[in-house]
Amino acid sequence: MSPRSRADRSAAPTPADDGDANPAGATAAVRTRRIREFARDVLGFEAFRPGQEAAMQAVVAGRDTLAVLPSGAGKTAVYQVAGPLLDGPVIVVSPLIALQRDQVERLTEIEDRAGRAVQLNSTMSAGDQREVLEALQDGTVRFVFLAPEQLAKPEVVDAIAEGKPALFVVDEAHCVSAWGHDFRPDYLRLGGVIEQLGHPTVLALTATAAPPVRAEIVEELEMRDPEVVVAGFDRPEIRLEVDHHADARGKEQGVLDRVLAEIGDGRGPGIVYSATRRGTEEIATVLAERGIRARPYHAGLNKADREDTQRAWMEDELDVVVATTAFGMGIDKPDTRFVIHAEPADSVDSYYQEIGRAGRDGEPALAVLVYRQEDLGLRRFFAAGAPAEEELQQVAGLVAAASAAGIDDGVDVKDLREETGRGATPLARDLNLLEQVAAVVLDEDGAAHPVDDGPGPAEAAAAARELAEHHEKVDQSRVEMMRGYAETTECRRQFLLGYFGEQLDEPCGNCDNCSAGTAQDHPAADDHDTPFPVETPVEHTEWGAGVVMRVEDDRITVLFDEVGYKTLGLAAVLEHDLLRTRG
DNA sequence: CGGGAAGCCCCTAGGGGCTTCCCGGTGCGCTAGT
Repeated sequence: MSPRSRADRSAAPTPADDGDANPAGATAAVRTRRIREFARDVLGFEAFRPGQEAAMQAVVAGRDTLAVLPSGAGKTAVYQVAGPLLDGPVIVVSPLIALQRDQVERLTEIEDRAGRAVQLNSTMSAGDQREVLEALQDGTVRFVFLAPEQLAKPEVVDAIAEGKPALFVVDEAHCVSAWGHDFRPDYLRLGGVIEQLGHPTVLALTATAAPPVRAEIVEELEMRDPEVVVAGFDRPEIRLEVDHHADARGKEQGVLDRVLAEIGDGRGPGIVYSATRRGTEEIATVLAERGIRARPYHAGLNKADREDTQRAWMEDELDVVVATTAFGMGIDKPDTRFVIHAEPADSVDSYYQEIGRAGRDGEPALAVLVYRQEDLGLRRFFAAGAPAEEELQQVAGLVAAASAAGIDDGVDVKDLREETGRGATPLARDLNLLEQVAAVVLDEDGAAHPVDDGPGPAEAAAAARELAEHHEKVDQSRVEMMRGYAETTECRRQFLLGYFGEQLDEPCGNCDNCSAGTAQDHPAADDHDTPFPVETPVEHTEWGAGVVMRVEDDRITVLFDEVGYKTLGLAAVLEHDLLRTRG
């Protein structure tokens, strides 16, 4: 430990003190030199990975930046390098407390050069939390890691504003889109927080984001003229396969056979993803009976068990973790050799995120989807979350009634639970929808008030329902794209990369469809031959504006603003003149 | 949407087959009670 006392740990050492005090005003050449020096001297970088330096350049120049970079060390380096080169503290919004802890530990190792890093969350004592806020205000801290929920507290936002942050980082930024609408609504309020802070430079980081997710991140965070850096999407070392099964038993056996084959041949460790907690327990039990070192992992297990499983996984004590989606974010085990899905993910976005945890060391890895069409049912159920109009009207009515009765404190979720008998999560979602249609406003304590001159309960409920239906349509269309991946006979990698807006000219040669020869039966549609090439903005007679995402021999897939992904037969489109090119 | 458990009837006594009902994922922060 350093003998220095906290008081002398003055503010974050600022390499920029060597002359040009304003990094954003420095020339590009000066910025490049500083970035390279810092990356080499402090982080020991010999070279940058694709996209890293471009993202650092943009941030240091003061541009809002969305960086879609592969997982691992790549993303965090962007703010580790750019942050200390800026004149002010760096706020990092991170979805999990465990993730915040890891990143603070990493930064603490280079504290002398990067500045002091702290976290702020509810596991800390009130005194420690207060100390962090004071440190922010007096400028003795360089990095603060917190969850978006912390930013719902005005005293936290005020303290941060007083510290004059130079950079506002949203790590795992796809959470804005994936979680903001229902599960963790504070993700949707970050745009407002950024404005309250005077709009410091915004850096959004994620490993996986299809074009519509990117657009949503930019919009929700209210990013201004953002630099979008996308790099390293293809993971050619991961072999892609899908096993088809007609009945549930056969599928269960198929999962076991796959795991036993991989582990038996020494190709481990690996992750098995299941859609339900029960599924993870059952598969782990059967695997353990076969002598595999397997453990389940899901959010219903107690904290100590989860932490121990994660530790055992990292320390090579396990062959397999059988997990729900709870497992993965922030868990970086580069020698993970396979990811096997016992059920399809809720979207191609999630699927790619999950299989991307294999083969990060660059060695060959395997991603198998063990697929039954019926298993999409659960995903459709989760996607079908739009609340009924009557439910929304009831909630809006209760908020309005409390205000009319002169209750100035507003109505909080607890009151609503008592009155409606519904759960906290759906109620939070209802309030969030009503807030988005400007019917309800939430105060600093999370209590709801009607908006002055806002719509009445009936009108608000109708508008909120419409908004929810829009999300639902888009989510359902994402499930359909997952089905498309499972059922395609084309090159799977071409499908995946196309989904993320990147074209792979030739079949990859490392997926089951390439091996079976079916991928070669679909010659890539030549752009010159098709009336609607990829990325063409189009207008549909019924579904409105969209963009062509994917072109096959006889059909095209379009992403529509209002209804999400739709696959259209080209013959019908041409015959009935359904699509027109926009602009 | 689909699966599994519970409950029902059936015809004739213990198990098969049907319907009905319920449940399913992700984490923050906070509070109450050990």
